[in-house]
Amino acid sequence: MNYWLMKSEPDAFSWDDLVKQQKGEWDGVRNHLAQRHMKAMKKGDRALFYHSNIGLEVVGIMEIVEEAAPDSTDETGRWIAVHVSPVQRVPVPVKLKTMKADPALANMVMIRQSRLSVSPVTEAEYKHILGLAGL
DNA sequence: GCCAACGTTGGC
DNA sequence: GCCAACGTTGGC
Repeated sequence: MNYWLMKSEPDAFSWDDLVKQQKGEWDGVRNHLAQRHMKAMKKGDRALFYHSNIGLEVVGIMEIVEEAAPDSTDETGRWIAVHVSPVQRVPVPVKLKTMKADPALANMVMIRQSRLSVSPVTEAEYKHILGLAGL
């Protein structure tokens, strides 16, 4: 299994929105590297849901429930999206500030490349973050 | 194929 | 609101 981190501005699409829907298309990603990561996602992979802009914290765990397929919001046919479902909200949201200050997470892709909206997370990083989240 | 100008993302 | 870090576009 692989692990990922996916960012969304809660204004546009929040953890609560996903919980309401139970299953959502992770659409609107228009960056080639982020797209490549989504193409690599397999059913059953886990992804951290991160609130960018407002909150700046990891708020929940998702599961990839459908692998890459054409993004329904894209008319050019060039971009793909995956579908995700909520697994659970984390007991303690993990702040960006906390992750930045943690030596165990210094090499995280999302720390090193802050603008990337979909990034891989190693198993060690994933487990470490779950620890910080009270799991 | 290079690079300047511009647009966007996202943290501060 | 600002700015750094990218990504994209278009002239040459």
